[in-house]
Amino acid sequence: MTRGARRGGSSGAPRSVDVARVAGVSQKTVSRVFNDEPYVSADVRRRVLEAADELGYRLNNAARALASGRTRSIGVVTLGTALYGPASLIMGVERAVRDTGYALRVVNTMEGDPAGVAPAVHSLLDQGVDGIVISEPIDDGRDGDLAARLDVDVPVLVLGAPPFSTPRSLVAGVDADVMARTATEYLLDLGHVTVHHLAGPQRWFAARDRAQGWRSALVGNGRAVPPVIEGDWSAASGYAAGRRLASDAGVTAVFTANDDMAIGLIRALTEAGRRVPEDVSVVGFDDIPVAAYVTPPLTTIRQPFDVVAQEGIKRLVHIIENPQADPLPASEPPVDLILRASTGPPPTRPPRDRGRRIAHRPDAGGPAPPAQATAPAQN
Amino acid sequence: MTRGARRGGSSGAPRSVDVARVAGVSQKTVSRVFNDEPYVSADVRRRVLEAADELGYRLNNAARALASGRTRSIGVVTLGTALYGPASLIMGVERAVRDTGYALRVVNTMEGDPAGVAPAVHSLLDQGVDGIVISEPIDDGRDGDLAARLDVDVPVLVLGAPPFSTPRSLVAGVDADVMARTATEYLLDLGHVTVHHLAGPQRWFAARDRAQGWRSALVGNGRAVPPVIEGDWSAASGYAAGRRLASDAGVTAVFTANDDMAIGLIRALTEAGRRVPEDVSVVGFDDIPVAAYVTPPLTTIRQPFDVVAQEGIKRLVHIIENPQADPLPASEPPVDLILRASTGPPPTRPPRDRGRRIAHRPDAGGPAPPAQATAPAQN
DNA sequence: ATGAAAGCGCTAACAA
DNA sequence: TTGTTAGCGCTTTCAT
Repeated sequence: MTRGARRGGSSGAPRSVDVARVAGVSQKTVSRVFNDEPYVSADVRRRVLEAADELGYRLNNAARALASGRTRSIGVVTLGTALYGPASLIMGVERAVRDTGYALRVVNTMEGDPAGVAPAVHSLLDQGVDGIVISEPIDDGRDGDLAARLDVDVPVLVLGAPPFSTPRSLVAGVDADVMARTATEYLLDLGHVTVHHLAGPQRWFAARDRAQGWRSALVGNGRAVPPVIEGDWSAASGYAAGRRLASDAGVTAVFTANDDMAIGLIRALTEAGRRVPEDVSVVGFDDIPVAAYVTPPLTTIRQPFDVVAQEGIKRLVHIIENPQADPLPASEPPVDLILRASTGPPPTRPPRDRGRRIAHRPDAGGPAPPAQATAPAQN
Repeated sequence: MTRGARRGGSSGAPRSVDVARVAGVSQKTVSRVFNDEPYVSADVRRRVLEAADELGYRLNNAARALASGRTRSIGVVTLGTALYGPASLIMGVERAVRDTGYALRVVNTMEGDPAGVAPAVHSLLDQGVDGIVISEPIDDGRDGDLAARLDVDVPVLVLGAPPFSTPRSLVAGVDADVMARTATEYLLDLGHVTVHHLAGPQRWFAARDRAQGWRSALVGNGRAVPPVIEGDWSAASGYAAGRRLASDAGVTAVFTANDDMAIGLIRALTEAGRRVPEDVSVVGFDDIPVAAYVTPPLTTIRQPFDVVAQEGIKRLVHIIENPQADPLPASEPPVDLILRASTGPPPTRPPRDRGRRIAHRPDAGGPAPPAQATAPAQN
């Protein structure tokens, strides 16, 4: 057809002036149409759209960004691991960002990079993002507030980390304290005298928070606080911890900071002749896809990654687009304790019911496929 | 210090002219320094860098992209699932892309979107990427070659998919055929008369290819080809399949298209009274982190996601930067069969050694933590 | 409701 | 080895 419409000098792709010419309007009007600006008559809009379609026009984002100073993109800093939790969070972020119409740029901090997130953040800033998401930051061991050191001039959303003090920065995520307390108190309610904790690497804020929640649950209930065992999230480290714990007859309940470690732990306990849950109860964390199918099916804590991501992104975009307005309030996403078969009363004394709301279902999650009794967390 | 150096009109950020002024050179020289172009004296370079540092200058990528027509960024289309395989591949891609100095933009195809990857690819094109990675595409059921329909004008790398015919498009990944044959023939070598297959959803090319490899291994060895059972990658679907298979006494060996399904399958078999591996052998796929710690530890196929990603990206970047040159050759990444305890000879007849190179180690992977005997695939 | 002109900050030729 | 001059394709003002 009218394809020949004088394509620009070099690159050959049609530009908005080309569309304008075909549609018989000014270039600015084309711009208006593509930005959904007001004051464009229906007729003109239609003609512009037709012309654009005919030419195969697509807006040049580099030019748009240069002229407007905004990129309509959000950068996310990840850890670059395929661990279920972080990976799920990232997937949630992708989806949420897409829904907002922003583009997503991703960088990962080199694993174990002593420099921490700073270089990653700066590389995003160089790319010109309108906002930044930091997913599951780990402590880089430096002094001073992370935010302060970063010196960012765009809003920042931190997922799964402790408060972060900067104007225009947000934190989203489920309160780790609540989750860890839910797990710990559930075990206490089953009658266990105390609960051991197999923690994640303490450089991770998420791991630290879970340990803290466990600790305060014990303290709050007047129980002894056993020493924390630190793993590295891997099943192998859970296995190693299990070998150590197996020899301690005082261990009847373990709250584990993720499911992979719980599975390794259970294997070690089982091999050592300590049955789960008859001798030792184990609560995991994450509810990984296979958790219901391992032996025994794993009682675990599940957090709604998608909700967390979606809510966080919504608040971030709100700040980006309404810098002056008050930030949107954060909601408290639901936490689920998924009851399955890796937990039960302690071997010696019978469970004493302290009248709490989470009942143990001895047969829960046994064989049936999704078998997931759900108890909402107390908030 | 000299901070006051007249910041540009509106946005406040220093521009290259500001740096030029402070350094006492022309703006173009600043550009040269930041692009590592030749013909800049060491002294000038130093002065420019100092000035830039002093002003806190950072190159504006939108302007650069607009002027150069290149964005130095690569877009990746993902499935948006946290499945271990796809997630691992993405992490590998992130790392590989970072190493090349390119930025990464991510979009995911809406899960189960009938429109397939096309809209995702176009959204990347709109953002102006220099190359595209499509990770684990699934068949959208349309006629014609995917690449042809997409009508892309940048190089495309497809990870884990079938050949793809477009000039400037590449495929990377381990030959699924080799992997599936390795698993299947290993089971035949143990003495099993035939091998059943629990496949992934057949819309996925990866699932299809694995099924095909299994099939041709059976045919090539003159064995009966049992009907394929199709799962959806989930442990739940593996469990469902296991219930069906358990009642069939002819089933002594199952090759499963991923570990999650294998774990579900094993649970169902065990519950039905069929022991693994004594009655039924199971080989998984992926070697997920907990595979060595479930009961029994899972014999499985592992592919080197990081190598695949790295190699693919290297080839993609090569095409981007040397459009005329011949594409880099693809190498064949190593495939490992990880021998653990979910496989053994069939219950009735003794294993007959057909003189192949993979020996069964009855005690492999039992208790010890990483216990992973590795047998390289035949290539 | 529409248009004209003026940049956004950089790279790309081409000089010098 | 360095500088000059034009744009890249869009969004902004400000007119109309």
